[in-house]
Amino acid sequence: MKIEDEIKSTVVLDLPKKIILNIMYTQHILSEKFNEILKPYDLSGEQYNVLRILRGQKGNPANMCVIQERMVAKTSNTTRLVDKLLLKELVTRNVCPENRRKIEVLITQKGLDVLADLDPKVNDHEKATTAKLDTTELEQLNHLLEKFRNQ
Amino acid sequence: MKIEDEIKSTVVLDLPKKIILNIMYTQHILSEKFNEILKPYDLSGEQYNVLRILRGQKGNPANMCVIQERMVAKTSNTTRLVDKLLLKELVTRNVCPENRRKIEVLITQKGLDVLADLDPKVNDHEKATTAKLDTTELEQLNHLLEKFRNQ
DNA sequence: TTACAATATTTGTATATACAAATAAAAAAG
DNA sequence: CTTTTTTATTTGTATATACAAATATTGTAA
Repeated sequence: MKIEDEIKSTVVLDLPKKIILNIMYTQHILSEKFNEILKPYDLSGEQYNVLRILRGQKGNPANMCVIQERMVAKTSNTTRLVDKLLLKELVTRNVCPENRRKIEVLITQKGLDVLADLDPKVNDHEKATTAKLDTTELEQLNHLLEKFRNQ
Repeated sequence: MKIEDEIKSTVVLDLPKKIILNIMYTQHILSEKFNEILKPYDLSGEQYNVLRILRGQKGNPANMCVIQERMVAKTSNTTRLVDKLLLKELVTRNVCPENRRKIEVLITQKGLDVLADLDPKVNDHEKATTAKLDTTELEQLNHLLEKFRNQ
């Protein structure tokens, strides 16, 4: 469906407005679908994002600010996200001995197990979501989004 | 910048993952920029969205459910958004006399004035944001996003 | 070495999001 | 005409987002 129909617009939209609405709307649909996958695991999209970053550290602890700069939504409140993961025992957190301002966050085995369980479901979902476009179109979309952002 | 660099990914991302992250990240950047424009007006993006929908009604009142189905983020809580706009006297709300389950929401002159003041700023921002792409590329991006969504 | 600046994180507050449950009115069914 | 179902909205709760202010530690300069 075209974006004008999705939002039942009563006025004509110019191309810049249409593009922006299209990106906003598509993202919203995407995260809604993704949240459905995460729901049985009692994880929010941002909590999942933190877990993925920690797994990517391959055993090295990550500071709060390292997590923050790697997040998709960089204005998220990392402290409170880590708090929630801590309660579920998916991460550990300790004060860094060399610099007591810093916090070392590590994913636990339980956290790794949850991610391993989610991996095939997430991959299937990502493949299904992008199935309407062929490889050329996906690369084109990727390129256009990056060009769009880079100013 | 490429999406892998924006999120400083330590692992290789396949094309579907990259596209999805790219959309999520681009949307996030977009709404951050847009919120900056709205901030002096003490409006959130969603509150602005509601005002735009009400102006599009051209004098006809809109019910809560009409507003909801026209919003970009359809899971927003329309009641509470309208509450905030009511406090700022940007809208009025009255029970519909024909069907007392329904609420008639109307934009006030003050609300229209705020939008009129914002219009040129929003248009300039939208033009500037999309300036990196020419018309053909914008139409391509639009088409790819709609094809991506339609499954 | 005391004062000041920079860095890393936490806390507070307001708003927004997601979703379930509650409420109320209208429409349909018996 | 009462009961049930549907529709429209509101309220409650938990989490997330945005951003400013507070706190604590480290680094630097007079």
